[in-house]
Amino acid sequence: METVGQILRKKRQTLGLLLRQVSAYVDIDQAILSKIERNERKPTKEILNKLAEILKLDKDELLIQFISDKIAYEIVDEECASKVLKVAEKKIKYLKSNPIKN
Amino acid sequence: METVGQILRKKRQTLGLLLRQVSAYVDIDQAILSKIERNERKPTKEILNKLAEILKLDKDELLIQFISDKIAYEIVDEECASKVLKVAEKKIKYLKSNPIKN
DNA sequence: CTATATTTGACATATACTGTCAAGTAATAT
DNA sequence: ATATTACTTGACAGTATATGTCAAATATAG
Repeated sequence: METVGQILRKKRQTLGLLLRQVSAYVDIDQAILSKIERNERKPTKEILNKLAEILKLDKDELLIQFISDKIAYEIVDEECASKVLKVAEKKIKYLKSNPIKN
Repeated sequence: METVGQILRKKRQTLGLLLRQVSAYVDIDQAILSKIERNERKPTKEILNKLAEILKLDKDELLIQFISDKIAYEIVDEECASKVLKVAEKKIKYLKSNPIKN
């Protein structure tokens, strides 16, 4: 079970790339990339897609990891975390079948 | 399938209470309560607890609805929503069994 | 020690959140 | 029609959080 940051760092090192190189490609400060890899900052979706490109990672899979990280972090401290997910799933199904809001 | 706002409004009306009365009890502007009931604003947890009190709703259940609303709203537009929830669940289990972060 | 890679923190800016208020609408009663 | 009541809306200010830039500090390797 890895975080997005761990996935990114591991793959970057496997490819033998430096923070400097990857951050230049993605067009962000390397300080930010360093923080993203240590889960201190969250990438935007645009940055995430570019990272997937240069690191040859599956974009959809990375996005899933990213969003699930965010959700896990949000509710891990709630006792009711797993019930929350179940209810959220029902709500999403409902919202998708009834696109009209409110 | 109801949103937190719908739950709150419905119960308030069932009890025959006015926005003015409930908002006074909770100590917020009635404009905010109006917006909360229409899901235009999100209550803080403190407000949510006080609302549960005066409206005689189950606090835990209301919290679950609240958090799941937030999550559902966050990811409803993602195609991969249901996979995200599955991954999030695994991550949460992992995090709970391994309290040391990173 | 030197050079290179990474990390850290201060800072500025931008974006989003929160509450206050007054004016607006809608429905009903007089 | 006007007045009253309940609710809604939008502008605003203050605060908090997010985001990017930069330079200095700390590893890590040669």
